[in-house]
Formats: sequence, C-alpha cells, structure tokens
Amino acid sequence: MVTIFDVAKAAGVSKSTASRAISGQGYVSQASKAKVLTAAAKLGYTPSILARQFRGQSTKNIGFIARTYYPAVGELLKYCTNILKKYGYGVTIYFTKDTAEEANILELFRLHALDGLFFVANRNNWSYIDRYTEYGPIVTWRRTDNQKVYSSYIDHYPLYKQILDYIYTEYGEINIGHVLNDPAKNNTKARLRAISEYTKLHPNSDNSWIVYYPEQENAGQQASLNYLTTKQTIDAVIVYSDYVAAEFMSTLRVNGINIPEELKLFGFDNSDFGKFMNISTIDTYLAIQAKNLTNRIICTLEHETFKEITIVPKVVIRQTC
Amino acid sequence: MVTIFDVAKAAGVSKSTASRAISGQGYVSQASKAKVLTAAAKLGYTPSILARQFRGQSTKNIGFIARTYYPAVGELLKYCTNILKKYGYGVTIYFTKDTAEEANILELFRLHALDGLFFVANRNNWSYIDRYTEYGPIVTWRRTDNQKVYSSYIDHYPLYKQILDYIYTEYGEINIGHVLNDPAKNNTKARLRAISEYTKLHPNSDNSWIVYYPEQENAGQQASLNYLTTKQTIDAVIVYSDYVAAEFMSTLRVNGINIPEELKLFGFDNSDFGKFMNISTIDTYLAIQAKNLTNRIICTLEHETFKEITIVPKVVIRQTC
DNA sequence: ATGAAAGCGCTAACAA
DNA sequence: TTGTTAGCGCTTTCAT
Repeated sequence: MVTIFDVAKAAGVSKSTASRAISGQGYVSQASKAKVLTAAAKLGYTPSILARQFRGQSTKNIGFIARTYYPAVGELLKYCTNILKKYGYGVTIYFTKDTAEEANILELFRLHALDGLFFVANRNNWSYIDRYTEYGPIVTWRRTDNQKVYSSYIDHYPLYKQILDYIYTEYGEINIGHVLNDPAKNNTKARLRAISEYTKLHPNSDNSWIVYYPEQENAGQQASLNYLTTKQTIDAVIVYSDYVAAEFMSTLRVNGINIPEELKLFGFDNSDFGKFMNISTIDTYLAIQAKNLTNRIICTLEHETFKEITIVPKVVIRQTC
Repeated sequence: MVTIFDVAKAAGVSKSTASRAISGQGYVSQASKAKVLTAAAKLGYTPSILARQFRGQSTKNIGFIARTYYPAVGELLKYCTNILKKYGYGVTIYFTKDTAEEANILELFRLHALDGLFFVANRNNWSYIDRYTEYGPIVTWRRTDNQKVYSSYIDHYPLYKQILDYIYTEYGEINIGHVLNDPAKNNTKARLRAISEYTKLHPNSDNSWIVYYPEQENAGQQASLNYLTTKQTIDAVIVYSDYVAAEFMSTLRVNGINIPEELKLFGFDNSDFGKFMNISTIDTYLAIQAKNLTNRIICTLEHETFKEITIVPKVVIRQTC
C-alpha cells in the first residue's frame, strides 16, 4: 500500500506537509502543494480510510435501524441514503431482533463506528437510548416526545379523525373496524383516542373490532382471517398502512368479498401498494419525513442550522372508500 | 475512553497479556485471564472497533450496491442483512448514480473499508470490476459469466419460453407484447432469444411490440402509456417484474382496460405486488438467490466450502393470464 | 506464560 | 511555511 510517507518522500517533503497538502488543512506553499499532489497522482495514492477513521474517531457512516423490513422501510432508506451520499456519509443498515441486538448497535455508536443513528423503529426504551445522544445525533421516524431524540412526527390523531369524519359524511354511522399497529406505540395511542372520541359522538357506529399487528409482514392476511371469522358486522375497515391494507384486501377478494361494495377500506401512508391497488389513503409525505430526519442528522454533524419542513398530510380518496 | 492499557494496569499484567486474554489469541494462564476479564468487566471496557479495524485492515462490513431502489432491492437487502448479521458482518448500502460513484465504492473496497461486495446491479463493466476481486469476494445478482465475480444466475431463456408456451397452449397464437429491462443485460438478451424462437415457430403471433425500461421506477406507467397509444393489437403482455406489471395493470385499469378479459398479463419474480394484485408470474425464489449470494461471500471470507442451493423456478398462474 | 516493543497510516501540537 | 515528534488502541512478533 502506498502511504502518505511514500508520497512525502517522492515529493521531497515531510509527512506532515504532505498531509496538509492532501487534506487541505493548515499552511502549505503553492509550490509544495503542487509537488505533493503530482507525486500523489503519480504513485496512485489514496488515503487509508481506516487510518483516517481511527485517527479522527469518526467513520462518516450513519446507522439505519429498523426492526424488520417492509416496503416503507425501503422507501425511507432510499431517501435517507441519497441525501447522506451528497454529504459523503454512508449508511449501514441494521434489523434488530431484540433489545440486545439494538444495544450492540448503540455500543458501535459509542465507539464511534457510527456517527449518527436513524431509527425507523426502536426496541429499547427511549430513556435507555437517549443516554447515547452524547455521542452524536439520534433521530427517529417513530413518534416520541423525548427531548434528546429528534422525531419528525406527524400527529395521527387529527388524521384519524379526518378519516372517520369522511366515512361518517359519506356513509353515515356505519360500523368501522380498525387494524392497528403495536398498541404500545404513540401513533396507535393517538388513533385509539380518535376512535374513542368518535364513538362517543356516534354511538350507533360500532367501533369495537380492533386488532393489533405490530409486524407488517403477513399482518394483512392475519387481519383478513380475523375479519372473515368474526361474528360482528363491519362496514368499513381502516388499516394502519397501505401495504397491510393491500394484503388485507387481496385476501378478502380471494374469499369473495367485494370491495368497496360490501366493505369500505382505508389505508395509510400512500405507498405504491395503495396507488396500484386504488386504495383510499392518507399521504403523509414519507419522502419529506425522511428528508427532515436526515437533514437533522447532517445539520448536527456539520454544524449547520436545521430547519424543519412542515408536512401537511392529505387525504387521498380512491376506489375503496 | 477505557483502553486495553487501563485494563492491563488494573489487572496487574501487561498490555499484551490483556490483549491475549480478551481476544482469545495465544497463550494466557487461567489465572491471568480471570484477572483481566474481571478488570475489564469492572471498568466497563469495550475494545475500540476503530482500532481493531485499522489494525486488522478489515471492517466486517459488506457493501450492498444497487443502482436505484425498487421493492426487490429491499427484499434482497433484507435477506442479505439477516444472514450476514449471524456472522457478525454489517451491511452498508450504496445507490450508484454513475460509474464514478461506483468506482468510489470499489476504492473503499480496495482500502479495506469493505470486506465484500454484493452487487444488485453494476455500472462499470465486469472487466473493470473484476480487478478488485483480489481484495475480497464480489458477487452479483445480475447475470454475468465473468469468472471472478460470482453470479447465482437464473437462465431467463427457458423461463420465458415457458411463459410463451403457456400462453400459446391456453390462448393459441395471440399477439404478445413485451416490457423488458435494459437491452444490454444478459437476462434481457435471453428473453429476446426466447421471443425470436417463439416467433419463428408461431408466425401468426405478432411479438413486435417490445419496449425497454431499464429503471423500474415509473416503468409500468410509461409502458401503459405506450400501450394505450400504439396502433398494434396486443392480446397479452409479459412484464419483466411484478412491480412494473402491477403499475402497468393499475394504470391500464384506470384507463378502462379490463384484465384479463381484454388483455392477458404476466409478471415476473412473484413479489408481494404480484401476490396482492393476483398477477400470473414466475417465482424465481429471490430469498434463495440472496442466500446463495450471501453465503458465497461468507464462505470466501470465513474459509468455508460453499455449496450452492439449486433453484427451480415455478410458474404461478393467477387471475391475469 | 508473560512482557517489551514495534508498527498499522494518519493528523496535529509544537518547534524551528 | 515546514519538519519533528507523539500518539490514537490494538495485535503480534520476539525475547525472556
């Protein structure tokens, strides 16, 4: 391997002058700089990143942490990666099986193997995670009110109310079923609040069919099986993501349920699944959320001032509702 | 930061003994080992990964390289990451805009910042890329016959013939349109061969509507626009991926085309899009492909013998054809 | 079985 | 403006 010492020798200067010429830090005369640069080019020198990382205690790598893969994770990753690339940061991805695995990643962070952390979803409590903010920026897609961890969250409460009100206006006090994510999540709690408010206002609407599927994989299928076997009469179902809604609808259709004739359906997040399958949904502008989150990391790291883009979600009415 | 020197001091031994005790390399007495380990635990010592990486000239990180994001990329990433995790390897993701960006990643590889390379798709020629195989294993999802780069490829020629024959058996010599990927790709070439063979055998079948969309994003929409404006009569369309087929079908349906009544449709790869939208397709067992590719990397790195799992693709007939 | 010492390649404090 | 030197934390010869 050709080192900076080789370059210095070839250019007839010292290691430090060569270093200064190459990194652009500190004083170097034009003459020396030129000598060093040509020598470097001639020898085909590239700085050892490993040495740089070790020396500088920073890797220019961001950890992207999710619990499992599902399509929205891929979308977030795409946006995040493409923004960070422009600033010379790499993205290392982790799927965490449990709190211990997540703790390992936090240790990597403490040891500077990662310069920032982008949580799609967490496993440990925020109070545990936020201790690590002293090592660099931590952001999360999940809603949290934690002061140290940045969350570009969208309040699901008014959004959910909007869906419910839309259904009421269009169809009256029909029975609405709900497919929700992890009940421990703040977004889920916000939705539950909206549901209970709505039920108070519209006592004739039965909103009691509520099922929870914290993992998106197969959630739609499981929910549909549940739906098909319940004795309750349900006229509409709201699902927490388009992906899950798509699988839900697909399974129901195979079982002969006509949508929207027999059952109205609402998704959430306006992904390709919603688009392609013509599912009514709410666009929460995932790309902008990812941008806010990623910019927050960059601004902290590069000491720039961060300004958040305000997101105004939009109801998208399509064929299913 | 607590270093190995601190541990050594606390344990009353030398740095090297401490290192041996912790890494498990070389001779250490039970007594010393115990002393070191308790000291390490008491001090909350964790080895500096950055120093280890620098010293060992290896990061235990694999580069995962794609051109753009589309759902199958996410799936591959999921499988790849989860396997590598078990062996203690991380995965860093890159989306390459052009050959220069890809070349940068290859440089990272040369400098040992990456221990292996998983190409979903490449930008430079394989003859350029394969020079880097001396730095570690390189595998690719794309079909290549390059000797140095491992490709767990599936021959699309017999698969495509299978689809064409199925259509012929079911519907006779109808006109078939083709939505293909990059014409420069080997998979596309294999498909074109199958098409020309088929046309020779079935001269009444018009197979001349062939369109190419190298990027999956929006490909389905563009193809549908093309389809809607062509003067040719097309009875069936085969699309190179379920994702693109899904968007294609979605757009056509919005424009009042009935599928399968007016148009038969065939996808490829059996993804969730195909499943949820009931599109006939071929299952190429992406998970197993990813497994072969990933295992190949691991086996090279860990000096184990690699055995490939043979994949037998399966036609999946659904609603659209 | 253990310790001393060298060195991976780079950067930065300090001296000149 | 440049060179000297130290040191980041670890592993690994080479002696002992």
